[in-house]
Amino acid sequence: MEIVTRFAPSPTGYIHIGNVRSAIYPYLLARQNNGKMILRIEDTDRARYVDGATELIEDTLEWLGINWDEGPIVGGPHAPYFQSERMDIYHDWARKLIASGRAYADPTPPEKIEAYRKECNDKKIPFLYRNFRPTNTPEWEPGIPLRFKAEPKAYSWHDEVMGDLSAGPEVLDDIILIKKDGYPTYNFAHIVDDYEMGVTHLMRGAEYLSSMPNYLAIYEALDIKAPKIVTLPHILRSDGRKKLGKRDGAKSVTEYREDGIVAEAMMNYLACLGWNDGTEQEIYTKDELIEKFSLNRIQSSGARYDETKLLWLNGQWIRKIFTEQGADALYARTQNFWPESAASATDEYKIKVLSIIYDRLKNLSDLRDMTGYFFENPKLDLDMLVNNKFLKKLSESELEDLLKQAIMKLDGLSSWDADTLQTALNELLSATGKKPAELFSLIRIALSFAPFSPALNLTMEVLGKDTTLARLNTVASAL
RNA sequence: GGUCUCGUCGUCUAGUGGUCUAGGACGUCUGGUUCUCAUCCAGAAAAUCGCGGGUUCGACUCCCGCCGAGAUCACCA
Repeated sequence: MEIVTRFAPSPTGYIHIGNVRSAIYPYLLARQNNGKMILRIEDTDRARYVDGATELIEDTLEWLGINWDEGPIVGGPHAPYFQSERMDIYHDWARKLIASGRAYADPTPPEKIEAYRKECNDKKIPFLYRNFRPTNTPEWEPGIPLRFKAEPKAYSWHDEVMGDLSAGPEVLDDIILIKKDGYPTYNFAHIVDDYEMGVTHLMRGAEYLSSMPNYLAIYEALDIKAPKIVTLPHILRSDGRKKLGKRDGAKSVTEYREDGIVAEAMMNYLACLGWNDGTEQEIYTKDELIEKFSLNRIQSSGARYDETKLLWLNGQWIRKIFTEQGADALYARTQNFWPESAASATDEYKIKVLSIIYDRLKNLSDLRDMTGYFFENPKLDLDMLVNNKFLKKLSESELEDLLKQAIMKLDGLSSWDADTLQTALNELLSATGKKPAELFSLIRIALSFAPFSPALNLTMEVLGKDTTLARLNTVASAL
């Protein structure tokens, strides 16, 4: 049987770290089995609808490399894929339930329901609407909410991640199927759609676990088979055991893109938060994830979200992209991350800079702070030079003298490549009798006035002869 | 409060009765690579497997109880 999975977000804003995994896992499962992945937009709550949210969701998925076989943009045999355009379908299914006596129109005003609820809370007994079920119910028509008529009984079911689960009859209740405004609730709509669209694996977050018996009751009343249930454990806040949500400052996935996280690292990190293949592998390409993913190795407990590991993974991926796909490939991803001073620099020059600095990057936006001196003369900071731990033993005149010797040596060079420069630097070392720590620190700081920089010979090669000598001269005369 | 779920190093995890004196990774610390930072390499510290009972020759692994944490109880999804 073909495997069909779906990701069904509601367009109320961006996709955040806490819920993007319910897009990744269905995607991996579908691709692994040559199945189908459906994107369905659950826009039945008109009050929370956010303009542009659908585009944001599509954009996020595309960035991560998650494509869908049916859904917005691409269409498909079960269109439309926006729930707001499927009203007739829900109403048809609702009428079946009315006909079989499993749903009723409920004219009870909200204030009265609230009073029931309060009454129960005061008595400290669980509030179940079925205990207050109205005796005379009108014919259902738009404008009146439609409720499910629950039959209390115990349910047990199998969950691909959590194992065998069960719950008693006390959770079964008359939940709303169709709202007053005619739109279905999630509780009803997702069941109808998953069935109509042939979804075989329903993967969703653990917050739906306690509603399962009610869903099972609806499947039963509708006389349709429930898909396989795959409950994804929560991603937890880094500072506690609570579910990570927008209110806790869960960042949007695209925010990480803007911060310089590469999509491969994001995918890798999220896929491995709560899943592993049992080996000691840490770095996975998307294709490897597709190949190795398995439902029974998804963790049943929640996992803390820890940005440190994401950052490590990102560094690994930046290096992997550079060494496996080349400098151009990595450069293509760095467009928005260069300092302003780099605006007029050529691509060729920036690729050179990237090539000597990429292995220091934890994320792409580090370029902004780490490469300034390649594009403009650094601000003279003699304190930094004089107080350096290797240089403070030397007097200013000694420093000046050393710089002058270096200038003379470098000026006489007929070629300007890394090897030649290293040789010259080594000769300078024996000529002056200084330690590398002293001589190299002096030149490095004089050239960059940065807390760190790539290897000295590489830095000088990229900077070029003129700039190198000019900067050394500036410092020598300032001392 | 009712219902349900979860519980191995700080964090992500391996572990399906003996090979566990509990393995790996991140992070932390130390050392190495002609300066710095990073990479890379080597090494260290770090879990009495939530607690208490049982079953067993033997339990992180099975059973029971407890404790702790979380989720959920909307005309939101």
